[in-house]
Amino acid sequence: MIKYSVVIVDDHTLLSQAIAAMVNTFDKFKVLYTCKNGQELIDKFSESPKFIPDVVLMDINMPIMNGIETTDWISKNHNNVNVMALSVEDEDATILKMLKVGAVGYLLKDTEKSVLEKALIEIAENGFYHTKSVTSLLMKSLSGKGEEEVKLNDRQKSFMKYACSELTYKEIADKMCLSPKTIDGYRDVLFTKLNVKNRVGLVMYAIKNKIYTP
Amino acid sequence: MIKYSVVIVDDHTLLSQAIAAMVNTFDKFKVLYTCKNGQELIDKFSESPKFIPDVVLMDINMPIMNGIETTDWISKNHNNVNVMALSVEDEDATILKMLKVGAVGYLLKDTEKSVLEKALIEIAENGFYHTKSVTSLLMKSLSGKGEEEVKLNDRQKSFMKYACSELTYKEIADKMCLSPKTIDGYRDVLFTKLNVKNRVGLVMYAIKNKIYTP
DNA sequence: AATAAAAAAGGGGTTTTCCCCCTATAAAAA
DNA sequence: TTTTTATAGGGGGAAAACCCCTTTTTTATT
Repeated sequence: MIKYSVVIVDDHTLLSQAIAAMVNTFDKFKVLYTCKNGQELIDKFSESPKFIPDVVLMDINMPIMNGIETTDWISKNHNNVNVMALSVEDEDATILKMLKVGAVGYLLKDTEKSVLEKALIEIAENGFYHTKSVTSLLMKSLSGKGEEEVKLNDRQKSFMKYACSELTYKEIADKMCLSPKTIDGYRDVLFTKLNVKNRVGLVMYAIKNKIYTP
Repeated sequence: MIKYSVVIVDDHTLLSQAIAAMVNTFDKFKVLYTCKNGQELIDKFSESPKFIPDVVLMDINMPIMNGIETTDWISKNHNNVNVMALSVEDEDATILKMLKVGAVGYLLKDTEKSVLEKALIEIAENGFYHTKSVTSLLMKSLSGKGEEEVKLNDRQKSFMKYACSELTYKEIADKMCLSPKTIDGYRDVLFTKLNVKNRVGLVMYAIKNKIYTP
């Protein structure tokens, strides 16, 4: 019997190795190799076609190149490879982002071994696997308002990072080589765009959306 | 050959099962069972002596009962059980807290499989395992200033949580049924105690020290 | 080249935040 | 029992933060 090949991408070596050990116990699957981040995976893919698996198990939070960016790359360059997200994050926005760039499944890290196996089989044979909760989330996002995708430019992100420090706006203006009045503008634009009322709101948004990591 | 028994505590089922699969591949070790949180472990320990292992692999971030509290309990009630922390957290303060309550080892989740095996052997046979970095951290904390252990009472913690919201201090006062002036006092005390300059500083402290989770 | 659209900056005012220093009361320690 | 010490509260003021609305400059768009 030919086994489906799997690649695991997770910045925590021990975890990717442990999950690899687990996947290798599944009859129909075999782990090709593991990666510590998205860049490593892309390098492998580009090195040789024999490094291109049937399924990728992808963590989302990674340094250098995260799961969303990496999945996006895979969808665009190796559309026959199925990516399943495997993450601790259960935030709707993150899950949707991942599905939007082409992930064909989303599992939380606190599921059972048997569920992982079932999901892998479904994906290898049918091309997708979605839990009930993910399906209903998809429904909601399709029917309901398309989620006000907020896009921030580099200057705004940079300002957000400073806003997470103890600097005053005047000091932030200095750091960014702008007038304090311009910073006033940045802030007010972001207040309305992100729907927050004050600087603490900015800080929380920045953290929740990984613009700033404490 | 008699194998050492191991118990794994991690709220992410898939990870604890995966690590269990890995530990079971080690010659000298055998996984007794896995737990989803500290409370589950304590229940097991209390149920029967046959559920008490030689080594516990303990995650730190868990709901209900975290790794630090649980390790503390084990040290006080089953001193012959060796606890090794296995976490993604590399903050000095967290590591020291864990060692202080009796952990005999601290591994990051991005170590190699072989290192985990070596650590387990060391702990089972010598009673402890410390990486160079943890050892040097211990040295620093012993020689250097004893770490200004900041203790916050319940009211202060509750105030900190509100400070992480978009409420004004006046609104926080309302919520806590105190005068705005008292809240002023709370804030100023915490500013000096936590060595921060403004509300953003409070927010960052609260998040870093898990008083508030975004 | 003309026009639209961002981005940068200012004027000016209200509210909050921050930071002094001071009082009353209750609980804990001497 | 006096003396700390912790907790709740107050007055007042300077500095930020917040929130309008307007102007200049730069960058795209037609």
